[in-house]
Amino acid sequence: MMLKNQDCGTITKQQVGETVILNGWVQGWRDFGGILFIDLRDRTGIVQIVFNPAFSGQALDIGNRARNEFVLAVKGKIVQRDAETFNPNLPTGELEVQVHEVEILNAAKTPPFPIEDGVEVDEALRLKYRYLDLRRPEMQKTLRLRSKATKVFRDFLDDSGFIEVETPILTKSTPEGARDYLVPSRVHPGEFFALPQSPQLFKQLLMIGGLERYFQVARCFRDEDLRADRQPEFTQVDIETSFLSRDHLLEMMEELMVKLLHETVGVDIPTPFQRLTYHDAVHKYGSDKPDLRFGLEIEDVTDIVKNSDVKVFASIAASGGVVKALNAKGCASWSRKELDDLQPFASRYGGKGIAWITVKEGEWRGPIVKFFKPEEIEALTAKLGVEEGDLLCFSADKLKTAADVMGNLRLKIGRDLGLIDNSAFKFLWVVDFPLLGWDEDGKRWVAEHHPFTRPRDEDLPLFDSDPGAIRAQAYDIVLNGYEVGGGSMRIYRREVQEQMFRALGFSPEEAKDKFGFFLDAFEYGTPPHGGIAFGLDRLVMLLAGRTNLRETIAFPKTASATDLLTDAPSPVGERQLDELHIRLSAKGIAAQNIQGAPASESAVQS
RNA sequence: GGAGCUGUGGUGUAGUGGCCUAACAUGCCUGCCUGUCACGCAGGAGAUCGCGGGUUCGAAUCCCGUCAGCUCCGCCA
Repeated sequence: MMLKNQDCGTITKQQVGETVILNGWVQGWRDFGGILFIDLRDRTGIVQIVFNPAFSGQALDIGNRARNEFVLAVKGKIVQRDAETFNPNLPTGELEVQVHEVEILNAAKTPPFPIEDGVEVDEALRLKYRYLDLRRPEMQKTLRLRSKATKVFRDFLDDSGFIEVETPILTKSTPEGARDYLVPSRVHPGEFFALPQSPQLFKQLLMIGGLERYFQVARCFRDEDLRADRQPEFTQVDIETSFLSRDHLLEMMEELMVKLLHETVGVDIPTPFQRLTYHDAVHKYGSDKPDLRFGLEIEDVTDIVKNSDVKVFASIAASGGVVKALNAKGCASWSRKELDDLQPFASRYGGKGIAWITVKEGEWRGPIVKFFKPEEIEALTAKLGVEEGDLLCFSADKLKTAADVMGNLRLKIGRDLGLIDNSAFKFLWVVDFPLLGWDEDGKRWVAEHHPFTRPRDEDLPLFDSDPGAIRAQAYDIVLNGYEVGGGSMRIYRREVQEQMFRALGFSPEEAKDKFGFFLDAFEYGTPPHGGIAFGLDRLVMLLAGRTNLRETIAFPKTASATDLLTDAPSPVGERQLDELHIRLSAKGIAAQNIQGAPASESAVQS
């Protein structure tokens, strides 16, 4: 077997005359009945190899049997092509390899889709044959970028004195937060491990354990529904430090991001990153992860319209809601249909509608215009900077809903008007998140971040009077409108942690049952500590200029959390279930029969 | 849990009630061709139109259900 001493994509003019051995896949072939060209591809690129009776002898007959995706070994001489036969589309286009010997290392069936960039193939097919999809240069490029990004994290953190530690994958199920993936214990009937949603407790225990600076490239699992930017199994670079102030940590992480962008995409970004409070982010951009690659800020016009004759505005304002406005510059020319589509657009985000006004030929037009008093029009003109050709959009609702509606409208208009510079990388910190949020369904306070987040010291008294007003020492790092990381300073005193659990409605017994080991550890000299976790998949997605997480993961899951390549999850046999002390419910059995168990008669026979 | 979009030879598409005995491109197979690189030329094979039911004289096309993929809402401390 001839094994390569040269990569296909890296041959150079300096090597002309050298005899080399190449291994690779057949990208394409052109047979001229006597002379044969094959494009040979490996992970470095493509080079043309030539079979000619003049120098190839019997190799031509073997070469003629090759088809797409056959694996070949060729021994041949690198030669310069005649100038008129250069291929400008190929980096190796001025060279070719004259084949002296060829060996078919393996044949291949005709692939189910073309192995090349830029083809649009059904997503399900790509995922089923992921190993073929991965042969595409674009996929390899993304995985290489991911590898590089991971290395930058490791190098930077290693240089900064961090220690990489692995924490358990089989761990304890905890209440709060996302659904856990559960793993039944064979040895302990009726008991379950959970896969980690994050190494949160372990990284804090490592601080108590005196490591001071820890990190981990950690796989995390959340049994929740997927999105284009959410997979149930994902990787975060998990970081925790002791004895560092928040600002010191954030500065260090900014340096890390600077290095990451420099070394992966060659972009240099300025520091310090912009900081926005949660309050300002929601009010100005309608989101806690605003895309700041463009302006188009949302204005609060509640004060201007609270006494308006527009009844919805007045009544919403009177009941503690807000009226948010967005000036879509130059959108007065929207069609009636586009304006009508604002209604369902608002409904998607829980809004009742979007009131609109167009400014054409100096005149305000729209269903609500007639209710405005002149001084209100004047005030709105000043506040929103209204000019000829503008489209004014209003959402009146609870703050969260109005912010959601306007925030998403801002994004839509930003995209539609081409306001977004797609080559830009715009980071910002969102800080001062509320510690607690009110859960209307459960009628209780829940942690906005997680229950170990440290409140701001000056807000501690509010636990008794106004828990919703407590600000957390938590921060998210946002890139181009995506949350790419988040963290906090942690609670490090037992009494504060217990206060937090009380606020969340845990009885002392519940707290002890779920987090007893953790509370115990608090009593043995816990250092002040805090950290952050970066979503590696999302970062790589943005660095690669992609909009879907699947593109950055070698073997991703579908939107319904299945793996089309391995066909997981799948039913298991009766015996395996017995060992684990598990019996399926009627519903489970019914579903299994529809899906078709692997041990079913039909499967066995085939 | 909910909503929307998509599903037609291997692949990507066209076809939106009879003109469909389903079209086009590409891929695949055979033959010809000694400088192509989106090779060319000639010929050929290949589709019960995701699946099930219904409406109709007649369904790829309309209706209902279902499955799969994608996107979004809920959910994701």
